[in-house]
Amino acid sequence: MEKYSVVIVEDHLLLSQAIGNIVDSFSKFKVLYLCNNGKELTDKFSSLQNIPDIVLMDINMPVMNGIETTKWLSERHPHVNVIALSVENDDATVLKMLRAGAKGYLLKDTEKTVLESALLQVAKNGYYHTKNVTNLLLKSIHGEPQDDEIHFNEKELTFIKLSCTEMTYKEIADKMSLSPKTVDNYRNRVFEKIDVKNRIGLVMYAIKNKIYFP
Amino acid sequence: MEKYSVVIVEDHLLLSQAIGNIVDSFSKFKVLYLCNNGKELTDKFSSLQNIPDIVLMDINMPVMNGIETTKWLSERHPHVNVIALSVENDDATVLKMLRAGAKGYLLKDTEKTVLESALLQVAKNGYYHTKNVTNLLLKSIHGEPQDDEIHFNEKELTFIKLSCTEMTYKEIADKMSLSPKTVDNYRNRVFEKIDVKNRIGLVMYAIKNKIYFP
DNA sequence: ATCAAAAAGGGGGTTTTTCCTCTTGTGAGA
DNA sequence: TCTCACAAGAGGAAAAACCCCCTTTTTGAT
Repeated sequence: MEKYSVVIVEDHLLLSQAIGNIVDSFSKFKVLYLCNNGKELTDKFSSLQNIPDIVLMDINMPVMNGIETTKWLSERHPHVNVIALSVENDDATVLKMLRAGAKGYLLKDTEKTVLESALLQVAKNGYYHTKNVTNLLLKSIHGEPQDDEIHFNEKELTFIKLSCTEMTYKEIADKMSLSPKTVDNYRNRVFEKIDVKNRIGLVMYAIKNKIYFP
Repeated sequence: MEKYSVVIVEDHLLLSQAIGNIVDSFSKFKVLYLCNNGKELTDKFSSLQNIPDIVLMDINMPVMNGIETTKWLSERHPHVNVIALSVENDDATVLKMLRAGAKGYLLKDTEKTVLESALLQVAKNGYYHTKNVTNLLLKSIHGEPQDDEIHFNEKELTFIKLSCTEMTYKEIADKMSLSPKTVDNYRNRVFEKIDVKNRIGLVMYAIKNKIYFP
């Protein structure tokens, strides 16, 4: 009986090793390798031997986070099933992850037996969802106007990140090689997009939405 | 040969199980039980059979965090060795934990072999410190004016928290029933204390030091 | 090639923030 | 009682942030 191969993407080595141990202890699964972040995973995927059946994906990672990585996977390798493994339990994050193509969503606060059954279900049926997630999906389908889907381009993101530092806008303009007036425009545009009154509001938004990491 | 008993205090069940697995795989250690938070640990300790040789302690936990719990342990059970196990790597947190009585400080981003040698050293010598931590200790002892131990009174804390919102200082003054000019003084005093240039710096400080929760 | 939209830059204004220095009131300790 | 420290408050000015509305340049799609 062939075992399903699993890859773990998680930036804390001890945790990925620990979770790897658990996965290896399951009779139907074996760990193929561990990755520190999404970038490492996409690099690995260039070789066909490195393509697993299932990816256990953390969401908060430096370099390339779980949502981006999941998107990349569902475009390039749709047959690889992604299970999100995270501490975040807010609806917005879960929805983002599911839209990105995750086939399951587990909290780090679950029993290992639950992890095993989730892996089994995903391997067999292609999905695993807890009651909570199912309810969330239903809610998000009919009614409940979608408030997310605000999107920023690269420069806006850079601007937002720099706004979270002690730099003045003039310094930010300098760093971005733009005129201060242009940065003024970025500010106005972004403020309006996310509906905040001042830079403090922007900073809070950036942190809550994981654009900037304090 | 008797094994050393280890207790893991960590609020994410899957992680505590996973780390527990690893610890159980070490020849000289066995897991006694797992706790979700500090409160559970102190409850358990009312029975003598439940007192382990070593506690692996997460820092960020609800209910009773790692620092408080470590303080409690070093007062009531000084013979129990605490090893902090955390994602935080800022000097202030490390120092707080060491002052609370931790005998070692591990990042979750370490090899499991490092965990084993840390456990061994703590069991034998009563302490384990990485180069980084040792340097930090040295630095904190002589010279290097301690930037921690900054302390705020209630009003300052209120001011700081309100500064993390979109309110203007005038509005903050209103809410605190103070004159705007007095709030001005608070700002100047706090800015100087924590050595920041503007309100953004204050906000970041408040978040990093867990004064304000985004 | 053309037209529209998006990005970049700017003028000129008000408000808020930041930084100095200074005065007043108050309460604890010598 | 007399300081002395400290919280509260103020004046004034410069810098930064914020806001509207406008022009030019780039870019993208038809």
